[in-house]
Amino acid sequence: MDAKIIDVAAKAGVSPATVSRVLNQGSSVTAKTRSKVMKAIDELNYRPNAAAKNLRLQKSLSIGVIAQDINNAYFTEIIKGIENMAYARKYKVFICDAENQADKERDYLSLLMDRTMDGVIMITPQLSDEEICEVVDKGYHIAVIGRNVEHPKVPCIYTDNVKFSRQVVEHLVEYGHRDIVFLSGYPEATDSYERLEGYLKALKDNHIPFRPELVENGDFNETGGYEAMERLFAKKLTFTAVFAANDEMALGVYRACEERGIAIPGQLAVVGVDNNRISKYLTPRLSTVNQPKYTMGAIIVEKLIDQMNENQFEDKRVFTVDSELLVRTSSNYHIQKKK
Amino acid sequence: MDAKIIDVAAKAGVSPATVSRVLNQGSSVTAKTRSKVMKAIDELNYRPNAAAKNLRLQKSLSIGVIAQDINNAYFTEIIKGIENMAYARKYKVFICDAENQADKERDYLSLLMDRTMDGVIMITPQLSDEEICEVVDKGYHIAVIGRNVEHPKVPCIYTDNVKFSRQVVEHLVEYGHRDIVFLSGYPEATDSYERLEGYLKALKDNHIPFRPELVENGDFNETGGYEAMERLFAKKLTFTAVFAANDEMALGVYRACEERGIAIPGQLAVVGVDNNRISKYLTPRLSTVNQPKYTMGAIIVEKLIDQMNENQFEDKRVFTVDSELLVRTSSNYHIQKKK
DNA sequence: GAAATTAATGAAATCGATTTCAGGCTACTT
DNA sequence: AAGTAGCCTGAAATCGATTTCATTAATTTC
Repeated sequence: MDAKIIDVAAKAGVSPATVSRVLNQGSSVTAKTRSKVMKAIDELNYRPNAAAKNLRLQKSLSIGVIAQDINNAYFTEIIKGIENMAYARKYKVFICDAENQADKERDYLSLLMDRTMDGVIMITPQLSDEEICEVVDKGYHIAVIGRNVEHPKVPCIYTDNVKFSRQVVEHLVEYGHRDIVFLSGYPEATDSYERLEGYLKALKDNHIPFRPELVENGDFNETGGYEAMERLFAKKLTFTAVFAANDEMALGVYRACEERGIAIPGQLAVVGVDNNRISKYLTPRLSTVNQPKYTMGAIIVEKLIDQMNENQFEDKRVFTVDSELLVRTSSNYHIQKKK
Repeated sequence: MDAKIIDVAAKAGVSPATVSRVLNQGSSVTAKTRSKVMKAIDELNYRPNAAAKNLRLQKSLSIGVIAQDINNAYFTEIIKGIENMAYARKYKVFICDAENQADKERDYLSLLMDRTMDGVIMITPQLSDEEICEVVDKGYHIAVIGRNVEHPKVPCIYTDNVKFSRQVVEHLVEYGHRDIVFLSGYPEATDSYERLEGYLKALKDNHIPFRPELVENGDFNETGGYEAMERLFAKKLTFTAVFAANDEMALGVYRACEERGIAIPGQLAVVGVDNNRISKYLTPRLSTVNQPKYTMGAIIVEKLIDQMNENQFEDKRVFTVDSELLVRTSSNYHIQKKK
């Protein structure tokens, strides 16, 4: 159906090699020839077949992004950073929605192996370090956002989970809270246990005894947050604050509180993580931890592209970015004066 | 780096043709041969090169989705429907974020022309019918969500904008409103003018004179909604309700009202469109029009795939789906008793 | 057991680009 | 004017799969 390079060549009265030269590096072609070829290309509406090109060049100039859930604005913000930077560097981006399923994640990762894409960026992957390293060891390019996969060839960018979690808890303590729920995501996720770690450290720093029953697992989604709160309420535990491991789960906390007529922040303070755009539309506005999502995406895609091209690995592999605690209305209420 | 089919063949002591047969239709291969080949494939960790396969097969089993803004949950919900159905049908999905720019849209569309993808789904495209038809006439497969592009080869799915807009306005009128702002998106967008049309018709039906100054243009984003409201307030116009052409702009309306201390729905009723997931987290909950987004995505991708495979065009090309007005708190307030 | 039919396999062509290598032409030097 | 350097161009190989066609092996039938 489409015109092929040989058709263009025939029409312009030259060889396919010449057409290719016109289209590519542009070297060594007479002005006359070039314009003849351009004319033919134009008339036939010719576009080089991507498959043929990829096959010959052994690369596709495309990058896959594996996100956990594209309905979560945390991921889409990062993706925008990736997309725009990739676009500027002439790379195409494949966005894959793993829908929080490890199997789907693995499936999409295999697009790497058939060379559909030259490299992959995994955002807060569920797969283990071992599994990821194994793929990288086979010679494929992977970069990771949201955690550090210890492998000399894996560029990573993330924020210090432990650090900001401590800040969150410090903030709550400062406002008089001592019975603070930690709402985890999937317990195996790095984000979950590192944030838990920060929570525990902050409790210790403040000489607050750890109450294991105040830690509940969610799924990083609204539903999981809601259900976790239901379990906590059912147990009739006492607590005055909830630190949710992400904003999506905080949404569930809001819903659970609303149904039970619990006032935020009056009766319960809530803090999330991600500064998901949804968080500032909530009433009360949700306190959260901001991460430079767009920038993280843009930085890591650059590193990945550099690595793929030079095929030599940079000195700097790991990037940490600062996060910022945004104290908004949902936690801006002293339950007792601090002396 | 990777093993090739010829390596597998050598290892298994057969020809590449046989390896290919084992991997594909599976016909005409002895059990012995098959297992030898499978063993070799396994040991070499062989995966067929996608570029070579695509080139030979003249298809890539992949579909592009061009969305206007992946930060808007309207699009991501639809994409989930597309993705899941495509996955079930063994198709890969390329999500492209046009970021509301026609140029980017065009750019991504050209991935069709180089055969990177077999077909494209455009969600509420900005490009004109002519421009889209031109591409289709060249033999490429395009399906459209959110409007009807009149071309015998373009499957389309959408809701009746005029109809639900009338419903929205009827609802507002019933609650006593007569001075209703219509907050349009880009004025050229089909969604904008069809919704405007419904608004006008409903006014007429109810013998309410049309006040052109109550129509303002936004950009389908929060910012555009906010700025439009600022312009309206600056003009000191009187109105008691706002019908925003989508929920994202309604977010802007909320912000503008909050800054000016205007109570929703007490002083101003607000209704949006899309039933964006964000709408039910707002306070007050935003009245809106629901569309079966996931389903729309799933249906249209099926039609597109069918069309691409059979290369014959179905009798049914245009699908309309029902929408539903969700009256929530933001408009649930009678400003005068209706007799 | 021989002939006829069917099943399994391999050799080679093919998809559509790029690129190496070699040859032809131009232009410059002497 | 002849020789040489350098620039353009084309022929052919290549990327890695699939598939047609031909051939060989296996099976069936009489």
